[in-house]
Amino acid sequence: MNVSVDTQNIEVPAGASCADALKVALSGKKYKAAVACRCNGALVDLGSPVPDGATVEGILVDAPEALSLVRHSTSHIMAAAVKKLFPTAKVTIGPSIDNGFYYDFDVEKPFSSEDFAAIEAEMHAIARAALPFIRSEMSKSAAVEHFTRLGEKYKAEIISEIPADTVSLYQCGDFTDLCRGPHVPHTGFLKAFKIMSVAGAYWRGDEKNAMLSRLYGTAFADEKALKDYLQMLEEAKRRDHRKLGRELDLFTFNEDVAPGMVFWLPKGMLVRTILEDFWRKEHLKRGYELVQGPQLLRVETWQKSGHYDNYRENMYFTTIDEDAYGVKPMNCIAHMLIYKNSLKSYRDLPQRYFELGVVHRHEKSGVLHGLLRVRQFTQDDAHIICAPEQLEDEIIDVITLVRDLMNLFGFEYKVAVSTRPAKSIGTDEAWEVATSALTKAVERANIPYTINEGDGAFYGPKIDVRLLDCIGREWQCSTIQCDFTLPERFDLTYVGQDGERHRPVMVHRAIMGSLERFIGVLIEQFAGALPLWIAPVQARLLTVTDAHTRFAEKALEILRKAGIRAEADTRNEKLGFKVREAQLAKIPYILVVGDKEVEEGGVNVRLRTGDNLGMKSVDEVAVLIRAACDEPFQKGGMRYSFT
RNA sequence: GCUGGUGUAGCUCAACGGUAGAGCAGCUGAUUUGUAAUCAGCAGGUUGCGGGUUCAAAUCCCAUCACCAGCUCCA
Repeated sequence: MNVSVDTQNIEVPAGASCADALKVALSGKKYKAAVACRCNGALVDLGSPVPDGATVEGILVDAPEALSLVRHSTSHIMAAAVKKLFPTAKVTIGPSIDNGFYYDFDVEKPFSSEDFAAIEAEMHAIARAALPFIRSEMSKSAAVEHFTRLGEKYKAEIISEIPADTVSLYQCGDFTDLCRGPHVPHTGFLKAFKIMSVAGAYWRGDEKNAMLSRLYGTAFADEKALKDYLQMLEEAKRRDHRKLGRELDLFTFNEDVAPGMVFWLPKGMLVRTILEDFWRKEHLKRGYELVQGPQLLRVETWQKSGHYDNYRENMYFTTIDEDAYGVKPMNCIAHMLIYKNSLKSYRDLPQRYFELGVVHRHEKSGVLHGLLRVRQFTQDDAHIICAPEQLEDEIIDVITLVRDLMNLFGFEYKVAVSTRPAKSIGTDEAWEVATSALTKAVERANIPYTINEGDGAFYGPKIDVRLLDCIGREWQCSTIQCDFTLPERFDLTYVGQDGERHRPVMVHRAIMGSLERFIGVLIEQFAGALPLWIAPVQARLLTVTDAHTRFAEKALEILRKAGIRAEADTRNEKLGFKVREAQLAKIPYILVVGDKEVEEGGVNVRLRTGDNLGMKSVDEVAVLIRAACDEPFQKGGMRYSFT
């Protein structure tokens, strides 16, 4: 929570600071919790003078915008600590970033993780001393001279390139750094921080420049928030889909044979197949048609579409009978050619073509990441070719489908509309029509959204959906893009009511995005305990001794006949061992068969949560599992159903 | 692609110039077992690939491929 003061309403002595204004207006306790303030909207130090009649908003230490200030100030004390321990280190820059901060140093020997403890200890000493951050100003030339004299050539270089006449400096103990500020009032506010990692970085990101050593750290308002964050990182490691994919026998990679491409193991392929089946049927129920285009298209086609010019480095090429072919990096060209296969009337629109399209993109070596970033993946891709006046309604349907999918898995999500970028093609009018159709559609669907100025594709505006997993990470999945360029390039037309040829609009859309990535996110979201309806094995029968094998085999047959993916563990092992293995395999229903069960003709039902439902007949269990599969569909808004 | 780190048995890791080793998984046998690990034995390797230094290289150096963390990118 922040507090706001209008200084017109209170007595503030001449030459007072923003802190004074807040002090007058607030109880002392609250005032002490402020780390900085907004004076007439501008973020400044508490110590800065308050102009007459200004509105001052105190930013309290627990406010979200305080976090980047805390981190920025922490990066300063890290620099101070480094200078103390490594006096020859030259300082450069140290901004706050998403999950913390970093600071780049020019040192003879790069830092190693063994240095962290000493640097942190020094930082804690600085924090305990509660040293004030003192702002001062200096003329540009004096500042250049000052830092040059200190041997801080990077600082001098930065300053000499600043357009203003004067620059601001912040002093904290013995350490003075060029900085725009603002900072927290004193280092006592910096209580919870940790150096996370070290990495190399070129000065100004340019490989021709000197190699610097970058220390990454993170900081929070208090110890608890830091601890929560570190715990979240641990949890993320535990849920890593690459680890779980191996442990649960879902998929593998073979780096020697095909880096960045997935080998689906039987269980993983089963999960994929279940998702694909559901998704095709759902699309058919929503008025899409299934199509499929070829994997290779002649290079001339890619030149015509513009992909060859823009994305050649990321495409794969081959030669067949002396003709050059490109492996498809997207599916839209084939879909347009399918549209063009026959003359279309306005009565045929919209055409909605759906394909689980396998595409190849030669992603750079350093960006590959398990299932989340691969070189061959499957898009749940569709192209809607419609009349301009149908655009808004079509987009609403797509957004509804996004919403229903998110609800099905219990994901939260964020929607952003991206507008025209600097490098783009098409008329202003076309951009305006499409952008307004997108924003109107999200508004009509009553979905909150933000605007990403200039972040659209070069051929049209788009809606991006990022889903939030249960530990707060964001994953780009759905994308909805308007395109009026490709219909032009490929001369798509339809005959209107007036008998004239008209130009349709095309919407590219993918809801899961890539099946590979979506499954990767699902694995992490559920920590491997996939929802019952996509779990590769839904139930496993465990026998206590081999006297129960016959009964288990009969029960297995009943379950399989009821459409349940079941298996039986009749190995000569102790029950505890079998239970452990079934638990680790995250099998939803663990069905134990022993003397008592055989006698009464039932199974003992244990869930992967550890709960025990007691004894039930095999038929009862079958009904129970089928109903539980259908449950998310009952409340999720999907049209697909298990019943 | 850039920076840093890492490649040893199917998996997780040890050995860090001097004979490559453990646990789990696998196989064989014993055990007939009641809700998260029964015991014993056996087998498993040109230490990512290619060069070099050395009497001797998993270990040091160079190059290359890949992976991991981050950066940049993601039509």
